[in-house]
Amino acid sequence: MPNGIPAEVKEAARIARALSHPARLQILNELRDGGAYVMHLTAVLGRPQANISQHLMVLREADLVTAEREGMTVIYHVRNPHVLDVVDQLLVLARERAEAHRMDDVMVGVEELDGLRGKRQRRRKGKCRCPRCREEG
Amino acid sequence: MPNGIPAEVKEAARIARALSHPARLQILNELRDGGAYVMHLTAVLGRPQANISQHLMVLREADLVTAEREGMTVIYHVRNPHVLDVVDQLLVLARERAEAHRMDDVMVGVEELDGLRGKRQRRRKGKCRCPRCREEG
DNA sequence: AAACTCTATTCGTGAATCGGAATAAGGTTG
DNA sequence: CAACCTTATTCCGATTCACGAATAGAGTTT
Repeated sequence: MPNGIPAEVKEAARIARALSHPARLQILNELRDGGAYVMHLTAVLGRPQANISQHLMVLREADLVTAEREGMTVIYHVRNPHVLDVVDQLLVLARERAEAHRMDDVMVGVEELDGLRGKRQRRRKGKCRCPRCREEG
Repeated sequence: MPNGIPAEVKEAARIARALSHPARLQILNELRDGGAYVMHLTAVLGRPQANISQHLMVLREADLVTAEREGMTVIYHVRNPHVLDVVDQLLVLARERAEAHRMDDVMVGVEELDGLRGKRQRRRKGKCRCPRCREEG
């Protein structure tokens, strides 16, 4: 092997790669307390189910999350809670950069597009029927 | 542009993306006390100068580092020291995963890893003639 | 069994990334 | 000026990524 890159550094880079998409950061955020069901993630993130599943696959292959079946549904957990520390640190960094640059640009107003895109598997935010959200109702 | 993703999450993902390459993690590691000259990075990482410069451009565009000319040379610094905390956390995670999977790969211990920050290790690979290494000769 | 629900995977395409080679650009020295 | 040193950029091919669409499992209900 030509490259003298320590295995740890390679692995750290792979982890960072798995964290390098907003949807995956949001997913990990949702897994904080007690994990989350896939249907919950699709409801909260407002993305198509297939897309959520694809991002979950990335997180699985990076060994950042675990998946267990519970009958018809699947619940995901973070494998090592330390990954949430990294997520937090990234968010801290992001906020500090925003403050430093006084960037008040926003990407809002996209919620309206939810109504326009009546696509197939897309679900609306806030209407989750996953076991956990159900028992809280 | 996807859904109503908070700006800070998008930014956090961009930062993670910038960290998602071993060379860039190594570069940031080398920038720990007092920054580093480009020629030093090329000597330590053992990569072509153009490649180092490309990775530095990625780090610059992510606002993670700053570059100042000093005559003929350029010295880079981390813009916000907190990014080094993220790097450390990523390395911790990587090591914990390695232990969990009982990799028989030869991995450096934490102690040695901390040693990467020392000046003594700077001359491990190739000879560097950057101003700092010169005055320490 | 069929029908249904929830999740995972495959496929195709456009975009982004990586790295080497070559070259350009900024700065110094003779 | 020319020659040189250090760093940045461009071009290009190969690889990987992201997403929608469609389809394929896995499990339940009727």
